[in-house]
Amino acid sequence: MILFKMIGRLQTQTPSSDTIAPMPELPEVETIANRLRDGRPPEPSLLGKTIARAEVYWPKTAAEPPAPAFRQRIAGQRVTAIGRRAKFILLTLSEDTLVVHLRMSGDIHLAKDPQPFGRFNRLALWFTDGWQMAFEDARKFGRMWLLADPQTLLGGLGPEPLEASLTPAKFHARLTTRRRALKPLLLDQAFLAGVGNIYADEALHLARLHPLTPSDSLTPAQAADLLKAIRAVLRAGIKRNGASIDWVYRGGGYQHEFRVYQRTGEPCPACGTPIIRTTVGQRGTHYCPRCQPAP
DNA sequence: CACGAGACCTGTTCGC
DNA sequence: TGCGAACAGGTCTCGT
Repeated sequence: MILFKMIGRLQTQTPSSDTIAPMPELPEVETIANRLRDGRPPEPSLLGKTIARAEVYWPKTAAEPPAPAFRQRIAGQRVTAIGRRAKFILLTLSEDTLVVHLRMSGDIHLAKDPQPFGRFNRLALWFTDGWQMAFEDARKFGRMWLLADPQTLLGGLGPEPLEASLTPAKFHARLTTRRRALKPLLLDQAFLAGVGNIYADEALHLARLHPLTPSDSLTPAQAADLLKAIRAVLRAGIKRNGASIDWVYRGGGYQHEFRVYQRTGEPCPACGTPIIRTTVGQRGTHYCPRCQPAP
C-alpha cells in the first residue's frame, strides 16, 4: 500500500524530497548532524561550503531573525563546523551560528541544483557550488535561528546524557533536588538534554522504573542504573542511525529494537507480560506493568 | 515549583 | 466507501 503511494509520488516528485520526516531525538539528530558534517555519498559534507542565498517558504520557520533579515544575513557565510547540542543541529558559520531544531516532523535533505522542491520544503539554502539544503517539515513546527551567540538559545539546557562529566552521583543529586514524576522530568530539556518520548520509555523499561516514580525517591543505585539505561538506549539508537517509524523511512533501524515504545499489547521482552500504554504528561507512555511496578 | 490544558500544524490510521 | 476521531518524534505559554 505504502509502496504504491511512494511509487506514484516518485513519478512526479524527487525521491529525496517527498518523505515526511520521522522522529528526531538525540540519536536521530546526531545521525543527521554527522551526515551533514562527514557527507554520505553521493551527498557531500557541508563543511567549507559558502551559502549563496536562502529562500524561506514558511516564514515562521525562520525564528530569528525574521525571514527577510535571515536571508540577508546568511548570504555569503561559510560553514566552518557542524555539531549537535541536545536536539539542536549547530552549523557554525563565518559570522553566526545556524541553529536548527526539527521538532516533530522536520528533516534535512541535500540535493544538487537543479532540483524540484519537495512538497514540505519550508526553507532552503543554496551553496555557491550548486548544492542545496532543504529543510522539509510537514507539520511546520521546526525552527531555524541565525544567531551571533547561540548560547542565548542553548544556555538553559541541561547536561548531555552521554558526557562523562555527568556522573551517577551528579545525576542522583539532580533527580533528588526535584520532586517530579520520572518520565516528564526526563523529557524536560533543562533537566537533561536530548531525551525524547521514545528513548524515555525505552530507558525507563531498561531500568525497571515506572514512569510515575517520584524523582526524589530514587536511591543512588537506582539513579546510577537509570543513567546507565539512558546511555545504553541512546548509544544503541546512534549505532542504528536512529529510528524510523510508521509509514516513514529515513534510514535508521532502531525501531527494530524497541522494547516497549509502540508495542502496546505485545509481550515484554523481559517477562512476556503485555505492554501497557497510558498517558503521562499528555504523552503516550509505554511500560511493562510487571517489570515496572507502580510506585 | 509542579502540572494540566491548549497552541502550533499536517498527515495517517483507526473505528464505526 | 466515507468520515470524523485519535494519534504522532517537541516545546511554549498560560492558568491553577
